[in-house]
Amino acid sequence: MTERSVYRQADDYDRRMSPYDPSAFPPFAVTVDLVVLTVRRHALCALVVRRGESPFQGRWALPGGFVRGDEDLETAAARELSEETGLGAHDPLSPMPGNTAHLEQLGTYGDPGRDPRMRVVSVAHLALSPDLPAPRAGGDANSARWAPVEVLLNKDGGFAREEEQPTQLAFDHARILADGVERARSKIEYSSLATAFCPPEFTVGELRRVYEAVWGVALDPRNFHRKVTGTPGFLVPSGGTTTRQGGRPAQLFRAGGANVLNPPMLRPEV
Amino acid sequence: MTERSVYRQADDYDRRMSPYDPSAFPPFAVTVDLVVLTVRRHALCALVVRRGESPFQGRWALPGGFVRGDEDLETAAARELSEETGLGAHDPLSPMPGNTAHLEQLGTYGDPGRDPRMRVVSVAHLALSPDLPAPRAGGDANSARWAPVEVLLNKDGGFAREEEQPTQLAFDHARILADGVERARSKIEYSSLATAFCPPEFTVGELRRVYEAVWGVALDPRNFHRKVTGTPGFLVPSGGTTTRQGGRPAQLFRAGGANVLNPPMLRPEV
DNA sequence: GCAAAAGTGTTTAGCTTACACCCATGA
DNA sequence: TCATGGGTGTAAGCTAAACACTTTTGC
Repeated sequence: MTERSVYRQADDYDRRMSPYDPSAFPPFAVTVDLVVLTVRRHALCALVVRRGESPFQGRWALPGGFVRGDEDLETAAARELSEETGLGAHDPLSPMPGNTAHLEQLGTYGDPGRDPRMRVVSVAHLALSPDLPAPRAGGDANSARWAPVEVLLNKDGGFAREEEQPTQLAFDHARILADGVERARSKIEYSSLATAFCPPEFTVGELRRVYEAVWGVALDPRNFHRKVTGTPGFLVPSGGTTTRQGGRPAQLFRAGGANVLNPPMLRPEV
Repeated sequence: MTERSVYRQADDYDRRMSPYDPSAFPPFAVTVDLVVLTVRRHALCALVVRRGESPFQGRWALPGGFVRGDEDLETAAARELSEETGLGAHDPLSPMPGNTAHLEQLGTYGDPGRDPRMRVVSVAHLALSPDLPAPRAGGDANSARWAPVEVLLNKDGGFAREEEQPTQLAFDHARILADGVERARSKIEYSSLATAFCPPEFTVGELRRVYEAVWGVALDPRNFHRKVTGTPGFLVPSGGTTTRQGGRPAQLFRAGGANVLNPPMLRPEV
């Protein structure tokens, strides 16, 4: 049987009519890729790892890996996230403090030829995490880092300032990253997801700087304060206050239970 | 080499460090499943096909099929849509009249065991179409039909009125359908997607009945009219009017170029 | 004329914005 | 006392909800 004939069977396969035949479909490799976003020094940053092998050797890429034969997609994504960052995936039904992150499916990328070695379908996931001290990646500290998305998405594939490393991402990861950033930008409008970028306790000012970094705009601190504290379920005061260097101490808050914001936060016009 | 050892290799595979080894990943079948929605007789309906084979023999299922070895995911979805309905996928960059539909990726479902025969990852797509005369499915007119989503999503798996057919969907298709319906419900709030349910020329009243059917609410016709005609880019008058049986003739409109509505349509509180 | 659906005008309430102003702390 | 960021008050302008009212057709 030629390879072509195998594929013909797959083409004509109809799951309503045909019995199961393991040779009747083309095999795919399935991976999960992660868009892990955080806010560092007032900039939206993504986790990238350096590729040590061809193709795209030396380029930055999104972290990811193969889905195991017996695990579901979200488990695979949570496992990769944990392996790359030490973060545990956050269960939205039981909000818990600690080293957790928001994790959701982003989209699936399966163009033939997106990986020159074989047919790979990648189920991309989006993870949002508070600022972490430093990424760890299998002991090789230099092979993983946070990079501002603005740099990574520079379409001309420019070089980072100090280093001579091209920032153009491997495979179709620039498109995946762009989709993830757009998802995050729109989703913090109508959901409480922005709190996933904050530590368990945070101030209104810290939350505002998250919005400003993700949207790339400046927001009026007075109106922002009134808005977020007035949106039911968004924030609950934790009782404490911060000590600051210059400036009145700020109230500390935790994320309220609400997942959807009503009314939504309004992103200023561009 | 045992199967277990093959899977261990996949577990430990790291795309940054390892060369390509075709035996180093578990093979998956990849399919596309379609949530095709339309509005018929004031109800939101989905296209379902009858399964002729085990598992879930006799049950309704979403249309779908295997992705070919050389086609990308969206092409596979458009091909399945065309095969099941005769609809061509609508290219959002070149809005054209005719027998087209909106098509977008919905999400990917890959739990082990979702198909008892093998490991299948399904990339679900959402299609929105105007009301069609009747579904066609490979000549067997009885094997495909429109069914109200309200009936299909009845969790207790009730029976349709006239027939003795259980309406509980096969596989995890109830969850996929529910996700597709929720996507459609939320997306017509802030995009012009509701026009995808309408023929090329339509009245404000027809568009309002789309919103009412998808959301399952009653809307004030006067405020709705002012709102949609006042939203820039949503509708453009085509010049004609309708003849009605009782009632003032209505202006005809086409979909304007805008994809995102500003201000958005507001879904009434539940 | 009457029913029915299309469209317009008007009022009221709520929300956003812009910005004046006050508060609490460290230096 | 001053700089700095936190937080409140308030008036103008916009939007949406409710609903009275007019328009245009078929019967």
